[in-house]
Parts: sequence; structure tokens; C-alpha cells
Amino acid sequence: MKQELKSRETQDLIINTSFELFYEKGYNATSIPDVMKKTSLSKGAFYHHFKNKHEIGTRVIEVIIKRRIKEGFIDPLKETDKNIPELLLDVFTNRIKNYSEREKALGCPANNLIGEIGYTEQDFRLILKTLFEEWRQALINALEVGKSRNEVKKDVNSSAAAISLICAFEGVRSVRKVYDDDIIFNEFMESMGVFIKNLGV
Amino acid sequence: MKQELKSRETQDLIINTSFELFYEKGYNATSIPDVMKKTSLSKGAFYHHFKNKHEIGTRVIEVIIKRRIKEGFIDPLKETDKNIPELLLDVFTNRIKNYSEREKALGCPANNLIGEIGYTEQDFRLILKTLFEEWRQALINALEVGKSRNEVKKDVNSSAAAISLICAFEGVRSVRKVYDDDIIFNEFMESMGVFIKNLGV
DNA sequence: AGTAATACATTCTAATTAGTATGTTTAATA
DNA sequence: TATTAAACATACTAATTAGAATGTATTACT
Repeated sequence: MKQELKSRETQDLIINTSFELFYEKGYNATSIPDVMKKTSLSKGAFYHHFKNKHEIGTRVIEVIIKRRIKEGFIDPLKETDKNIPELLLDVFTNRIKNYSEREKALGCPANNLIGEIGYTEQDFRLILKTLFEEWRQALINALEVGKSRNEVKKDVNSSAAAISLICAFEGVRSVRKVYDDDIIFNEFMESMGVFIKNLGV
Repeated sequence: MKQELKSRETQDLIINTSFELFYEKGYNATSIPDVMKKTSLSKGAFYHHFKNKHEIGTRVIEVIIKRRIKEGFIDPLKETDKNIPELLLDVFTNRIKNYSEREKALGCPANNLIGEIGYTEQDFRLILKTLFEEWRQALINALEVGKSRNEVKKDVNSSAAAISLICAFEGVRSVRKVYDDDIIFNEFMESMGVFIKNLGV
């Protein structure tokens, strides 16, 4: 059992380190030696636990990126006892405003991967698609709950509003990367706030 | 003079080919041999005309990507004799709906580059920033003209609306890449249409 | 206690890379 | 026409890469 624990620990270390480097330098620009140097482990350790670079890529998406979006954007939407527009406002503006400089400068890890992979890595794309779809459904559900409680306008197209929020969010994070300052970022956040408030009755 | 013409022709071929491969596979995943194999020219030709990979990267952004955004999104905004909301609707929804399958699947070249480059390629980021800023100014200007002619609501924050349009556009193109189908894409386009119509009086 | 399997480290290979050096041919120039 | 310079091609180097092969120490199992 001690061995299994050690194995898990090492795998987690490799996955976390890979995520950090993918996030900072991009997937293609990060090599396995790069990752393993940072873990202070050997290349042998890597290939003992993972088949190849593609596998660590999928693991990073499945474990880290998925968790980040779930914890930050999907799970909070399940607190449907709260007022829905306020909940959305909190998730999409307040939370984002408090991002660290690093996170603002480096953008959204999921979005970065999407940008980097063309038609090449279809596996990555499909995992991300499932994740985005889960996110979209959570938003739709929240909006529908809001409608049923008369917190959200009945004529709001939940599906369209959901996808708008996701697109807008991914969009700012990209554009913010280019600008690397908060001026346009905050300006957009205001618009986003207006948009969300307009969903409410 | 014949020599200079040939030189220009070759450079253009290398730049165009580089763009295509960067667009399809990403900047980091594309090698100089990759590019030169596709041009049917030799590596010597590349290094005769360009200093290194970084230079072709900047040239691709400065020449191809800049041109695409200017022709597709900035120049049309200068036709301010047209009704502004209609103009925006045309640029941001109609035009995009008619994108080729390839363009929809591969996303926005500028956005892809932003996703791929972290803090690494600051030079690329700065060129793109200038381009985005030009785009934003053109949008602001169009909206202001619209206000002066009473086509756009006076209480619209032109700057915020401009950045919203850019972020939304870049956002969909990312999200569309993940989904790889037109359902959410068209749904978002509708929302975008509503947003633009709401800018009008 | 002895055997096997796991968790690595070390060493290797074969491919690919960016970039250089050195050709050769064609075109411009004096 | 002779010289020079530009437009490439060919052949190289040195580094880096993914991944395999082979070692060794530690843990689990009988």
C-alpha cells in the first residue's frame, strides 16, 4: 500500500508540474525533459508512469483543467438557492476580477490549449468539448431555475445566454492576454455585468 | 530589378506557406523544414531571406494576420455612410456565418497565436496588441458616428461596447473550435445579433 | 527468507531541430 | 566582358527531442 501511495504522489507531481509548464509555455513548447527537470525526477520515472506526452496531455486536461473549471464555474452554479443573476454576477465578474496577475497574464488554460491545437489533437478537443458542454448545461439549468423563481426573465433564451457567457468569458481572457493590462479588462467586466443584470427581471 | 522581384516572390511564398502551417498546426509545432518542404524550396532559401523562426513569426503576423483583420473587420467599419448597427451586424454576424468549414474549425489565427504564446513571445503579443487596439478604435469611431447620426443610443458606452464585440467574437471562434459544429455557433450569432440591435435606437 | 514486482535512475538511440558554412548558378554592374 | 553580388542548394554541426533498454534499490508477496 505504501508503494501505491508513492506512485500516486509521483504521478500527481508530474501532472501538476506538467500543467504549470503547459500553462506558462504552452503544450508544444514544453518537453518531457523540461517537466522532469522541474520535478527533480528522472525521465525514467516519467515513462514508468505515463505512456507518452499525449497521455500526460490528456491527464492534465482531465484532472487539472477539468477540476479548475468545475470548482470555479460549474459547482458554484449548483448553489441554486441563491438569487441566480447575483450568482452569475459573482461567478463571472467578481471572481474573475480577483484573479492573480499571473492568471490574468497567462489566460485561461483551457482556452490556451484550444488555441494551440489545430486539427491535430482531436483527443484533447473532445475532452474539452465534454467539459464545456457540462459547463453550458449547468448554466442553462441555473437560468431555468431562475426563470421558475421569477428571478430571470421568461423570454431569455437560456441556451443562447449560456453560450454567450462562456464565449464572452473565454474571449476576454484571450484579449486580456494581448493587452496585458486591466483597463479593457475592467471595461469588459462592466459590460458583462450589464448583460447579466439584463437577464434578471 | 528582375532579381528583386524574384526575391519578393520567394519571400511571399515563404510567408504565406508559414501562415498556412502555423494556422493548421500552430506556431511551435511547425518547423522551418516543414515550411520549406511545402514551398519546395531549400532551407538555404529560408535563411537567405529571414534571420530565424522568430522573424518569420513576426512577418506572418504583420503581413498576413494584420491584413486579414484589417480587410475583414477594420476597413468595413470605415464605410460610415452606412447605417452603423446594420454595418456591425454585417461585419460580426453575416460575414462570420459565411466562413468556410476550415476557417470555422481552425478558429481565428490571431486568437490561436495568443493562446499558444504565454509570456514567452512578447514581440508577437505587442504586434497583436497594436492590431487589436486599431480594431477597437475603429469600432469606437463607428459607434460614435452612429451616435451623432442618432442610429446608436446616446447612452451606449462606445469603448465598452467595442471591447465586448471583440471579446465575444474571439470567444466564439475559440468555443466553436472545441465544439466543431454549428449549433452553438449559430445560437451565439443570434445573441450577438440581439446585442448589436440593442445598441441601435 | 527468498522471489517477484514496482519505482525509479542511467544510458542509449534515432529522429528532428535551428542555424551555419560552403557551395553553385543566375543576374546586376562596372 | 569581367567582377560582383544576390538567390538559392547542399552539406554540415550541435542541441534537443521522444522514447526504449537496461540497470538498481525498495517494497510487496509467498
